[in-house]
Amino acid sequence: MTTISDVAVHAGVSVMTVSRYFNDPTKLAAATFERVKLAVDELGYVPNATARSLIRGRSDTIALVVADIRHPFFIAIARGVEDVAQAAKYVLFLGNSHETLARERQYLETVISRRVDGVILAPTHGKRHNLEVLRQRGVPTVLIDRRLPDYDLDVVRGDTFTGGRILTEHLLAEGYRDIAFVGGTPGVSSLVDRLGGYERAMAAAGLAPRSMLGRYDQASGEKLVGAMVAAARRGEASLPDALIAANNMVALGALLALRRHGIRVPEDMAVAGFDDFDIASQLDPFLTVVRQPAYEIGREAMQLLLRRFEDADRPTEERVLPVELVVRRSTRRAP
Amino acid sequence: MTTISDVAVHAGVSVMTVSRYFNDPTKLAAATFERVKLAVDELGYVPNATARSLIRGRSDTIALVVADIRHPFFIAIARGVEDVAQAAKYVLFLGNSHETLARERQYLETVISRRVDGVILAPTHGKRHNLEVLRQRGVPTVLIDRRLPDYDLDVVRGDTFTGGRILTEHLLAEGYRDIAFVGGTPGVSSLVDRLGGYERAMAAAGLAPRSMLGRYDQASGEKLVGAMVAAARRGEASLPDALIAANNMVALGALLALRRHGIRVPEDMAVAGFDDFDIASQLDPFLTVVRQPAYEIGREAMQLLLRRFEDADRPTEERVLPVELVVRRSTRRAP
DNA sequence: ATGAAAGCGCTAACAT
DNA sequence: ATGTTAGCGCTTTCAT
Repeated sequence: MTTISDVAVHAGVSVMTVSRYFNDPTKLAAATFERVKLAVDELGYVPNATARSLIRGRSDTIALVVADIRHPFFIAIARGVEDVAQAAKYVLFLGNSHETLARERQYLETVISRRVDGVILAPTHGKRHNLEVLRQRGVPTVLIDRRLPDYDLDVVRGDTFTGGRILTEHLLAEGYRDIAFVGGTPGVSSLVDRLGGYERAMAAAGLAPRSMLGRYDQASGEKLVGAMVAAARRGEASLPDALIAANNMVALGALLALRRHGIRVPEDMAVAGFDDFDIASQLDPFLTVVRQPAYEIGREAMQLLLRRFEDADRPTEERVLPVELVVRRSTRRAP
Repeated sequence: MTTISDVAVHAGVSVMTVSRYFNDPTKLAAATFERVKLAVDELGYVPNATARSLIRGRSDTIALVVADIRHPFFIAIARGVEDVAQAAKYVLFLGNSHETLARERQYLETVISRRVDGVILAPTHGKRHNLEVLRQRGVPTVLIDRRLPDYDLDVVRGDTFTGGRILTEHLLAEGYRDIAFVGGTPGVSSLVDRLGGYERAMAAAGLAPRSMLGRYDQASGEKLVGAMVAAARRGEASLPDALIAANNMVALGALLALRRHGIRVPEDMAVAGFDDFDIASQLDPFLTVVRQPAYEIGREAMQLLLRRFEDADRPTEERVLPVELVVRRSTRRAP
């Protein structure tokens, strides 16, 4: 591989001159500049960023760690992060924690060893979470989608407490009374919040909440709703008249399970969820949702990280972006 | 930041002993191993992969460059690549060329300078494409989705020529005769192939093909179909009775444009596309498509790259994965 | 089983 | 405006 000294020899200058060609060309005489340029082009030289970052102590690289790469919500966030990162000349490592502490930790150690300048993380829930690793190494970190107690970090997330509340209030206003909450990973702050908003609204209406938690994915939605229907058919419990799914993947699973059991939406049961479907909702606007500005969450997270690079001591910020209720057919009784 | 010599001092050994602790622990005496382990834990030491890769000449890092990160097809590919990469202990850089040669080139140079061990690329079309940069530096490269003439590289792609043919044959069998092809970036091999399959089938049926090309995205589908309808309304051209969209984003745009103009699908016009929708098709299986195994394309691409790391001289492979026709309501005349 | 010396490719700091 | 020296944190090679 061509190195800086190959170029220096080829151009008949010192390595520092070649280094300056890339880092501060204005310091070179016009003639020298041209000679170096020629040598660089002829040899097809690309500087070794590895060597540069070893000495500079920074890599112009950041890592994005999401919980589930299949989830449209995180994909939109990734787009937001990537757009801002690319504009600021940062390259992006993308990793998937699969909502698992062990995987998350392994991934974080990998990117720390690669000396990323910062991390944007949707933290997995658990007793001993992995933030300690990042804090100990002093890696600038921005949390997305999820708060974490005990860590004074920048956070960007949607206001899903309000989301849970207004979604429930909408269902109440439509006349639903037995409203159940389904899916989501217990303990994760985004779930705690939206569940909390739901419970608050139910309490305000003098109604009892009921929830079935699990995970944040489609399979969980299918399983929980399938079990719920089976229990009702055995006469063990009543079927609710409305369902709030913890996110859109859970909503999808729930809708499929209900369809399989011949329960019509919204005629027999209303269904609502969190996060919108980008394509399905354009093709057939059916599901009522609380929409979070996912792309914006990604953008703001990266912007916050850049700002922290500039000033490590600035006070941390928690940006809670507003959500939006989008009412569609799935929660409307009358046609 | 803690370095290897900090650990060495703390443990009372040489730096080489600490290095061996990480790279070949069997060479250490049990007692020495424990002392190093203690020092590593106490100091929270994580080896600097940057320094290691400088000397080793490899980084255990690969780059995935896709044309459009909004496209579900590329997202599924990314998942496949990531799953195999993670299992093989590689970290993934993710980049977006926006179907632009300049962006692609800039991104490739960035990751080359970071000394990625390999690149998986959906190459942007253009006269002077950027593969030369990779070849000159000897970076192992696997192409996805798109062939490139003049470059003897591993390729993994779907058999979209056959896809174009069977999709057209399906429409012909349903009785459609005036079938138009819409969208897609001219010159890109995936488009050339699916358009070729369409034209072959039309010719075999003794029918004239008609196509309107543009880009591979939703906006292009909307614009082209909007213009087509406007021209028909001005009496400048007839409306086709069936439409083949170059991919699913184009199909989405086409469907929205048709809806806006009050043209019903499939009653007034049939619509079919390439690539399936993951969520929309589960919620409401409407659009007839040729489905490509996107996740598998990603997996195989990464596997091919790993194999090339092991043996740089093995002959290149072109893996053409079979596609599948999924017939749904959008191309069925009778209810 | 452990260590000392050299150097990967580059840049910061100091010459000239 | 250009060059020299030292060293970033690690591993390779060659001792012991």
